[in-house]
Amino acid sequence: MDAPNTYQPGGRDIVAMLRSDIVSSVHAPETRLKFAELTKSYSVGIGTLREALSQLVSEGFVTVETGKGFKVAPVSAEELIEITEHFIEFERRAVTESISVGDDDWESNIVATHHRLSIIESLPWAERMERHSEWVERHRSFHESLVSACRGRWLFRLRSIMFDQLDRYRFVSKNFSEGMGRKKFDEHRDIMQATIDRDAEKAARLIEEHVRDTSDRALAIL
Amino acid sequence: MDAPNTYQPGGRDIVAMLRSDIVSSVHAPETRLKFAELTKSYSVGIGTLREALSQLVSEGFVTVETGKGFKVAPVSAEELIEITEHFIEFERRAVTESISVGDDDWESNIVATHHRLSIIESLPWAERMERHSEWVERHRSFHESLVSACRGRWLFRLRSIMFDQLDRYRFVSKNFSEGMGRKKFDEHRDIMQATIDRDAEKAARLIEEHVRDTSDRALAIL
DNA sequence: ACGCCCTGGATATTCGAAAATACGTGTTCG
DNA sequence: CGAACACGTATTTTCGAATATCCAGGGCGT
Repeated sequence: MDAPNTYQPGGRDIVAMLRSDIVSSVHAPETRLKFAELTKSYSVGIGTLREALSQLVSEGFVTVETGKGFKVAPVSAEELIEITEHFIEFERRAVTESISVGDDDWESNIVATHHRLSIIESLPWAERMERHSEWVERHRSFHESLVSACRGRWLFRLRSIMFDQLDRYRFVSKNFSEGMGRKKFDEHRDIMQATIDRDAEKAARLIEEHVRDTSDRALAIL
Repeated sequence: MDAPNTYQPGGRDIVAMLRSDIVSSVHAPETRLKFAELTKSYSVGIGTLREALSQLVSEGFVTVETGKGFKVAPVSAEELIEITEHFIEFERRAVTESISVGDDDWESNIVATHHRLSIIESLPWAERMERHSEWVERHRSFHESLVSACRGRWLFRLRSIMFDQLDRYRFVSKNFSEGMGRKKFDEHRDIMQATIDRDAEKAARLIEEHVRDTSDRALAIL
């Protein structure tokens, strides 16, 4: 009877919205996150909002000082460098593990998520930028599918934390990557190919180059 | 005029209490955490409690299923093994980094925290067990002081997450370690010595052995 | 007997009013 | 004139009532 309500669960996606808005600098680094404003813009109660902010503190997107409230966590070149190194190490290990134990479902899921990603990446630049938030989501899904078979749940978890952090910095270079569309498209295709070929070493190397390249570009801008 | 109020900050220590009670199995793994009970035992409002629980979800101590509420995260031998490996790797790197850049304050802080720890570890077994929660705190402080000079804030952070997780498993072996008091005392002394001697390789090796030994004992019990 | 719906009680989730705290401004006193 | 204090406003933090949700058990129809 009812329309397919997209946000049917509890209020758990407030966290996602907030995180997404921090990543895309709707809330700039260091700015205070005042309840009065946020409750209005997200149409959510104070308590719910506070709960969401608290989670983001644990994830490292937000800082909190008792009595003074919440702030968007700062960004810095140093942090980007560190996060990049951690992420590369986690992702290398996770993809290697995944390749050695992944089954057919894992493999075909990679093809699927890659296809979804490539659809957007094949678009003309202007059109692609319009759908940037969709790209972010599909890009995340693709990389996640690569490592989703890995046994270590904490490895997967730590890797995901680092990936989300990198998203903040990826956003910085978004507006400076006009000519890069084709290159990224190729890189993703090659990563997928090496992975389903079960060439762990190659896949790990390509991922490392891919990530390091993106980070370097962001670093140049900061 | 007023007495030295121990819990002067906001309500941020509820998280610490809850975490401590999960670590020490006051709330057993897999058990549901009902608001009605917890609000009474911790004398805190529903909202505040919910916020605390949410944070612990991000830290991995608690799981949540929308509509069904919160549960204490499960424990398993597999997870212990994985956490141990991650922690050892983080701690090795962090202590190495700390040794190469630590200043005099860092060094003397290690001596201080080690002394605080050794006071409890020198106690007769029965007496030491009575002050177990104090031991946990001092043990944490000691290990933290070893790596507190390390530059990488995320390395430090990730290491701390793993350390807290290990606490859960350390508790398991608590009641089976009667003869071990002396050994741990010695190990901590040797770790401290190697660290302030700036012997990075030795310190890292001793820490690894120390951690692995403790985890193996816990593993034997599970 | 078996499955299905419906109902009642227990529980989780949301929300905003009320209390506590921090902060800026103006005022007083040395 | 400057520092310290006091007050008012802005903001955070806490709390429990109100609402939504889930689950078990009983009744009904097949």
